[in-house]
Amino acid sequence: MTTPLTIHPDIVSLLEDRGYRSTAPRRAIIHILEGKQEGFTAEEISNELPGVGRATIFRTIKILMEVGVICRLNLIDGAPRYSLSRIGHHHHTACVKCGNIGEFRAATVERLMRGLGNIPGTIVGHRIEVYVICDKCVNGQEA
Amino acid sequence: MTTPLTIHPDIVSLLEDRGYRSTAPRRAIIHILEGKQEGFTAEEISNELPGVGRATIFRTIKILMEVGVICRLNLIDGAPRYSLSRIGHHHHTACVKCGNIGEFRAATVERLMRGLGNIPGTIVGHRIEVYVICDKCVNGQEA
DNA sequence: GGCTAAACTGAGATTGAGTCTCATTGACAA
DNA sequence: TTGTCAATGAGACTCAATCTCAGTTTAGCC
Repeated sequence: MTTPLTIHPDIVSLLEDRGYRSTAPRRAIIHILEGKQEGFTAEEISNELPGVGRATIFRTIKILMEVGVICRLNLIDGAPRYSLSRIGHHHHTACVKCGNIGEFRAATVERLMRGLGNIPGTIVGHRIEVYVICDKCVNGQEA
Repeated sequence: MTTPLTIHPDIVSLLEDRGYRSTAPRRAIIHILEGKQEGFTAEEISNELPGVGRATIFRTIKILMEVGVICRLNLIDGAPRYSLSRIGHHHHTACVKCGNIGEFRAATVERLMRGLGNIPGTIVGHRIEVYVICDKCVNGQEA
């Protein structure tokens, strides 16, 4: 009765460290997420796991966001998507053509944030989304 | 039958330039928006204009976004808000305590964006949201 | 001022993301 | 093995936003 899924043990132990149980639906969701190279919606996960309830999908996504495994972002049109955080604190690029999500990390961004003197109040966080036309779309278009 | 509203004629003529008509509901919405110092929700506008249908509010907001008069942003919890763009291209601060929205413009941000070399594809836009605890909340808390 | 086409409107149904409730299930420590 | 309680699934619900459509209003023309 061992799980047949090849999930990253780190994520599961991350959950267990926080007191969350390792359950079959959660392992299934994590397994799906790990196969995603780009951003995904809760609906997509739900379609790929018809045996798992929608509430469970949203609950698990919420927990994974809390733990820092995934993060939520909004495309330029406001459509909500999620993406795996592979590299710690980072920011996102979103292709305005195909919706493909990328991530990048730039030390200069963090320096900049600390140096923004004309902001009233105490900075507690920031979010940067860069809208791009990804290489794939540029090439497809130019061809 | 002239409008009793003290709306900024620029916004109306901006709409007319794009081929949109100047109608009473639109003028009423613009009038309300002009009185808003901070971010607002579509619901708020709807409450202040009970005679105007929700669909009209959303349609007008959409048009005003298209024209560049207002812009949409998301708080840290994903709650959608809108704010008047008074200063052309700019970015937003959002107080995580009271939800108050501010705007700022930083030339360094634009320079930074152009200099982000590690982003694959062609950059077509960006959005920066800075989460703060605003002066009012800092003071209220410390008191 | 009257006419007309086209844009615009309000009401309400619909959609889509996300939450809540509650009876049932299942993980895990003892 | 058992008891406890977190987690689950189903489905109702909420909330922001969109869509539809018949009726209204606007602006341009005469």
